[in-house]
Amino acid sequence: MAEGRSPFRRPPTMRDVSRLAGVSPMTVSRTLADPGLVSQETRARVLAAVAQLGYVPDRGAGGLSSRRTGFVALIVPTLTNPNFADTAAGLTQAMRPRGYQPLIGVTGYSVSEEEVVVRAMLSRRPDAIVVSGMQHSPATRDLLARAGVPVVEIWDRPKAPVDRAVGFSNYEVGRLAARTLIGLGATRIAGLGPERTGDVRDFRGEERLRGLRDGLGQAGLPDDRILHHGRAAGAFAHGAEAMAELLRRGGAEAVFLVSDISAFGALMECRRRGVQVPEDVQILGFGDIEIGRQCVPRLSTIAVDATEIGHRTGRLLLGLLDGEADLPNAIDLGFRLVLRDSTAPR
Amino acid sequence: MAEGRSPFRRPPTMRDVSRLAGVSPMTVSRTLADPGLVSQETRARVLAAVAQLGYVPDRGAGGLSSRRTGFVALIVPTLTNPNFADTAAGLTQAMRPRGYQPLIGVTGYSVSEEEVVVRAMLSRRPDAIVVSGMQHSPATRDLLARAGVPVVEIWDRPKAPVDRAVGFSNYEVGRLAARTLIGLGATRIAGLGPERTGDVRDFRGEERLRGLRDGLGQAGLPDDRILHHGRAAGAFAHGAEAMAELLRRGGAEAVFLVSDISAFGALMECRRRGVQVPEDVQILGFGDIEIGRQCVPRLSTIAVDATEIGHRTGRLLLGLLDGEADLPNAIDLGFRLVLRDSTAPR
DNA sequence: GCTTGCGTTGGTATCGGTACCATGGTTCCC
DNA sequence: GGGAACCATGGTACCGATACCAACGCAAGC
Repeated sequence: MAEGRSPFRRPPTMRDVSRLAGVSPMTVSRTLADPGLVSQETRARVLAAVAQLGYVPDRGAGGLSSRRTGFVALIVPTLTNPNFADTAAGLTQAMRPRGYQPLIGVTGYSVSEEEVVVRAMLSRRPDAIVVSGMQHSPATRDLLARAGVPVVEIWDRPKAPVDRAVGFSNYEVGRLAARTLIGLGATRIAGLGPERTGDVRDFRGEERLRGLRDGLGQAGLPDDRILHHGRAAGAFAHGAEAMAELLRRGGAEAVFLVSDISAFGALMECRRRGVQVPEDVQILGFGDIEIGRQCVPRLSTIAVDATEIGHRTGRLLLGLLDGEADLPNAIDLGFRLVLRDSTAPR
Repeated sequence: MAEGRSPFRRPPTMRDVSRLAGVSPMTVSRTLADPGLVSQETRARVLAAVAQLGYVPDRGAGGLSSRRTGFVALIVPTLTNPNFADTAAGLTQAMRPRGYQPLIGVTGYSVSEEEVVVRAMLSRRPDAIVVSGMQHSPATRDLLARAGVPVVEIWDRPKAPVDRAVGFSNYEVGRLAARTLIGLGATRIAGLGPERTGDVRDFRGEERLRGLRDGLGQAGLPDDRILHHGRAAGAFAHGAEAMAELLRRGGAEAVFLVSDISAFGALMECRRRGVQVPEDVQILGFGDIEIGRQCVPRLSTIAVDATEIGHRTGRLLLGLLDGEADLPNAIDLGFRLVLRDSTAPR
């Protein structure tokens, strides 16, 4: 009764700890931040008081004072795509041991939503910002540039980065796809990506298809089978729908899909219709997600190491935040062709 | 030059806005928090100043003062499993429009890591905590109970919840799996889950297998084909490895796997070995992830609505945070059997 | 005309930490 | 033996917002 609304007592503060340990709050702060600064004996007393009270420091208050929040904003189109989930995991793995907490924002591939999310992130004063892609609204670009903290654009290779970049060229991925499928003997080559519905666009996927188109053009092949069809990227159903549409239009000897997720959907659609892969149609995906390695036939793909993008971004940021000099402005992690069972020379 | 380390100027504060608009900081605060409290004319001037300066409020400072941070901690085993990614999306969708920011922590199915993550979350003073499962270390349970904010345990149905719960009974999922496979005419029934390596355990998966075992026992069937084999849950390879092991041991007529991810891996392993599904072996999964709907044959599964778990949790929390009374302590969302093509009566 | 009350605005204290500077006590060394 | 150098600790002023209360002007009410 006396305690009132029972579970809602307030957590102990540093002041409480300091009183119990018989020292000043500053000494508690030092004990926790840099134990080497206090004497062995004092440290023991403080830590005992911390344990007894179950004290957990308030990093919000600490951040206000020190101007370092320990947040790293990570803005991705979706977490449902394992590529981005892996990048998030890689970044977390690299930065959490050093006390940084990722703050994840999801845009759903929408440019306007990205702006909203960036604003929400900025209100938390992150120590660094990681954002997918290089295509932003002017307002978003401005927000990022003025944020006053390191900004890393990932999963792309911007010509004019806001600040830093870690990724690869999506356009060159598309060109490699063209060369690869041509090299495998195909001449009727298709490219499948999602529809653009207003503000919702997969810019990087479009860039890969642009590379494919140019690659085909340079080889003197027609690019009339490049389709933007079906719902937004990141859903298996997209690939199935797009492949169905392609077959309706006469099919192709080889198909490049903007993501392995779609490629898997396409593969299954072929199976449902009795279209043999790779005999009747070859399928090449992008991203190298685990499903592609497990499914039958295994998916040929242009692989990027999503986890490594997270790692490298994390290490770059740690260097930047430690004030190291001579850190690269852009890291190109490249990509590599992995031919498995959904393609075969003919 | 004069500007110094150029991009690192400090963002404008409410004080800057107030000076530009010719009002007090309090009026700026009110304009942003509850515009109805200021006159039309003042509001216009303040908003103009906000826009001109590109002011973004510091919610860390605001939280310190108001004791409401706007954070909701969400602690999950992994984001790579689409089930949890969907729950995260559902929770975000429900709470972000009201200004709450999810703070995602990933435990990797480790009990000790969960404690570390909970502590990290608590240091951000979230307004609410959402945590997967009901099995925690005593220290974690204590931290949660003393946090002084609403706690929701999800994806389970705890007998003694820390506070609230939104989920379903994993044990009953297992029993339904047993009844289902028996009803389809199988007598040699297997259950496959991951190994427990020390501190890393999938408690909910184990619970589903326990339900299966009891279900088999009650029907007088042997439970000697319940295997814990292969790497941790959440990887497709797990299902493939476990299925390979099962086949090595003589196989089964029907198999229940603790997750659709594993079930898909198992399905592909069968394909590689020329084992026909469902003719030679029936496969039943759990979770109803999209791959299972797209693959061939389509996966039979016991479905739960992961997104809805996030939604309902979000709505419950909004009610709790608004101080509504008469909110349920536990919400059981249940599950349902979805028979597709990987099972068939024999 | 003076009180009452509302709508609008401002002042001050405070949230829980950390930066920065000051202090007292030792040790070291020429 | 006296001062520099250092170690361990404390005091004070913030960080950037909001809660709370006071005060102002003006209209309504008696």
